[in-house]
Amino acid sequence: MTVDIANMIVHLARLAQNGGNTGLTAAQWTALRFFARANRFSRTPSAFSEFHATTRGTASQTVKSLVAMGLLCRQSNASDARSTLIEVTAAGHAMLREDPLRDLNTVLSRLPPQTRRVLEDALHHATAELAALRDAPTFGNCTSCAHCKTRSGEVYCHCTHSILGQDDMAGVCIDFDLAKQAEPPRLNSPAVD
Amino acid sequence: MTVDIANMIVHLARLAQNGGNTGLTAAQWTALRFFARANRFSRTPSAFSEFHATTRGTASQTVKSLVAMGLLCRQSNASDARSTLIEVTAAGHAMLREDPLRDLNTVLSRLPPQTRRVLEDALHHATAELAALRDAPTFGNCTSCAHCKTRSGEVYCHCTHSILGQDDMAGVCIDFDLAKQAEPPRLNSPAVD
DNA sequence: CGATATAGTTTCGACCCGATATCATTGTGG
DNA sequence: CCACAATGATATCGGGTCGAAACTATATCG
Repeated sequence: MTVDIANMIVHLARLAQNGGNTGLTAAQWTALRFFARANRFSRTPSAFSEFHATTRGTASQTVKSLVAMGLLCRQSNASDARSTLIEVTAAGHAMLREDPLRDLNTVLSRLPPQTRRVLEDALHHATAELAALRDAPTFGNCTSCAHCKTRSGEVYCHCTHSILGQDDMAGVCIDFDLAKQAEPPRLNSPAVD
Repeated sequence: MTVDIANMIVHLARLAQNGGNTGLTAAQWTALRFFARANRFSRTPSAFSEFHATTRGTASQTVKSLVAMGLLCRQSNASDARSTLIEVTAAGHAMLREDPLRDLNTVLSRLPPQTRRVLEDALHHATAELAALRDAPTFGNCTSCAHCKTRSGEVYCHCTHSILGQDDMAGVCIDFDLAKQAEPPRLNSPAVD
């Protein structure tokens, strides 16, 4: 083997995360990014803990610190009193504009489009395979999810038993499943608009 | 922008590091890997701190813990009493065979060779550019380093003022410089074989 | 209704991390 | 040759991460 690509990925990720150092830790940045990208079914501490490959306890602490800083806020879920909906505040969105990952994206954006496409596909493929090995969810978009079917002009999700709006489709979902329908349906999802 | 590639890289790195969980932390694994790959000029706590984009104090602690576990050992540098040479012990090499990053490399090894080559080049390019932005060293191989010149059958390094053996050339060097000769020469390098 | 599962929090101990201080050794300039 | 700066390394402190375990409240299933 000439070069250890896994090593390069880990090193690059570390360099990218420890950038401008705008006051947040790597875990806090990851949480802030996650809640800004996740759809309404996935904006919970539990979903973040799965995404971050950590425990609910650790995720709870990270969320707590961001709420204390005013970058996130908690909302109660009307249909399930156990669950907590997390939202990114205006201050949180402002903070995201100084994300240290911006530098890496800038560098990557200068690559040829064809190279970037190969890179994206390879990373996506590796992430999916590794997530399967680690028993971690894949996190994809509802538009390509096996749970979601378009019927009579509306998109219906068989997993959360709800009609998806534009916002739901745009965000990343924890219940994403590409092809198979193995996952059991979830009950008590947040109310449909 | 369709997908945030930087996000994918950070996520993939996190998944890869938190794998088998063979008892070491992410920082400890990174240190162990580094000292196994670095050449004799770079097997020091300071070099690792630069590689890991952290402080010497933090790096010192990580090294200390690995020495306490018997995975690393300290050797004094004959030509500079301030410096400490770090070596990976037999137990350390045995531990490396259970590196959680192995899973990611296995997954990546199943990609088509052409894809893997594009991936490697793109990552290498991005790492170099980002390292420049972050004022971090690049860490490359002596065979492609601007400091090293072959003359009369021997490879001489103008940075460390020493003749390089096979082992030195094989390892990764902190003083790596691809094209320009901006770096000042280092004195008091470990004695030549 | 009772047993079990799920969402979330808290606490604990170990480690990471940056900042700072300290110490010994080495290099430099006068 | 000697003060002074630079370098390599370690130690300490406070805040954060992390996994494990215990715990509360709610939801689901039989």
